[in-house]
Amino acid sequence: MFTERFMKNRRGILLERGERVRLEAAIEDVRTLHPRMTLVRAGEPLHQSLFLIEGIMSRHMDDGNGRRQLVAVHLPGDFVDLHGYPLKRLDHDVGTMTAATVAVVPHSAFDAIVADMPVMARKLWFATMLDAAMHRAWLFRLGRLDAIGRVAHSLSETNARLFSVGLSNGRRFVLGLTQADVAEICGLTHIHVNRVVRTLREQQLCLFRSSLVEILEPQRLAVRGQFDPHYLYLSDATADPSRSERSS
Amino acid sequence: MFTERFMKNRRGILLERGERVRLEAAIEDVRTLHPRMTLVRAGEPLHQSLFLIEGIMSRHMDDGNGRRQLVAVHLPGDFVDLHGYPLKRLDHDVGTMTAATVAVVPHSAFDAIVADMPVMARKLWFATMLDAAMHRAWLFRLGRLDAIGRVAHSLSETNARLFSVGLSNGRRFVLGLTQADVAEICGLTHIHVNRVVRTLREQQLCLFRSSLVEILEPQRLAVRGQFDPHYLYLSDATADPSRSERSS
DNA sequence: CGAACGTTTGAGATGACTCAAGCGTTGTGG
DNA sequence: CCACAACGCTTGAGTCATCTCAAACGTTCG
Repeated sequence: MFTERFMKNRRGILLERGERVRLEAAIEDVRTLHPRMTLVRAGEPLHQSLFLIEGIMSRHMDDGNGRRQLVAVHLPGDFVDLHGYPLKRLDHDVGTMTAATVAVVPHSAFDAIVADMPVMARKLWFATMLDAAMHRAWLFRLGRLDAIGRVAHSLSETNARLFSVGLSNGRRFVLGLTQADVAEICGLTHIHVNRVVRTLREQQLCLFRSSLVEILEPQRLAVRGQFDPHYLYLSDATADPSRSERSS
Repeated sequence: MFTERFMKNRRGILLERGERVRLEAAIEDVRTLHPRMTLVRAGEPLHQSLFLIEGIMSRHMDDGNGRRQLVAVHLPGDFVDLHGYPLKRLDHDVGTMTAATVAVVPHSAFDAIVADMPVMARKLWFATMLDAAMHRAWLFRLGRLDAIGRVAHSLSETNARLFSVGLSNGRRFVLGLTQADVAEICGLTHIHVNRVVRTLREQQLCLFRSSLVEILEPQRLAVRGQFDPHYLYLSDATADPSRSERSS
């Protein structure tokens, strides 16, 4: 089941059986994608949305000088550009960061769902509002945290999100991102990210080597990044990764 | 008509007559509010949303040390916390910046609308996605612009938004905000905002004195702030304030 | 008149940036 | 199988933007 991870462990918004069947039926195509591809460009009219099954994708905005700011990172179980359904055209680009597998859902399928399943429609709306809540957490991160705090916040968030879909054991996870990617997430240069990563290592907070992230002290890391997972609207069972240790 | 400015001049999303009547009928109460009040705190369960008729409101997040980052500024015609309807509890605070008048709409009214007016439901969804688009523009602003660029971007955005609801003539508008408010919007200190304002004045781009903002060269200011109004999804008539000069 | 608030200025500290270069892996073609 | 290119990571030195702390100024309002 492709959408198994969709809205998994989100507070009170589990999809009903019939809703999930409907969503699966709406999938038009499943595609595998190469890393670092741009899939949708800002301004293009959109007639479908992508559900991320595997891999990491991003939404980002370019400035004129080839520098990018990521506005969202998407992990397995995310509807990457569901907001493109009401919006019809995007204000930013969408692309892969790692290799990825996506399910393609045509907007016409959403038209049908909205028309005859108002409860499910509200759940889809909820899913897009969750993305907006993450945008806000990122605004806080960029506006009020220093470099170490930003990276700490970002890693804490990623850990919590991966934990909720079963891809982190609460302390350790595979993240196929480079330090330059983290720089584009945190509004920093990759050189400075490197120094931050060293500091986090020296302070025994967190290790980040090539693609493995190991959070040594989730609680202290969260405090350093002023990370409070409320905005992820997780179910109680997954709200605090640091308390459990899953065999992942 | 209280909601006259709602979705005004947004590309293709004008409310139908019947939809507007329904929205007006959903208003439970109209309240006037003092400046600088907190109305909703993060985490509180929510049973109503506020539509802003007059004044300026904000959504913001506190760090532990009494510093705030605004995540949104709301102007007349905005549904301030419509996203609270699907979300049920907010991840941030909502408050007034200036004195304000708001219409209170209970969530039960939205339940009814979503159930029997799917087209209108999608327009409300669209309205919340517009807020998310603004979040993204703000992320770009904080992540990739320097202090002058951030203020330039912010003022350009405010001008465009006020223009679309008839509260700016394209170059001049009343903005009851202090430089400290702008600092909380732009992730800067109020002292540095003051220096930025001086620079903008010296470069003949823009004047900001007490509550009057006068943009001398909208085009140059937009370039300085890398402001591209696409994300506001304005109708063509209002997309470029710098071209017209209304008698406001 | 005095208090409160917002604005303005200065001096010094500092966090993050730029530029430049070297290092370590990995993958590939001669 | 080695050489080399490509890529990501690491380090250093110097610069600059923004911050902090401190204080003064102007207006408004009670």
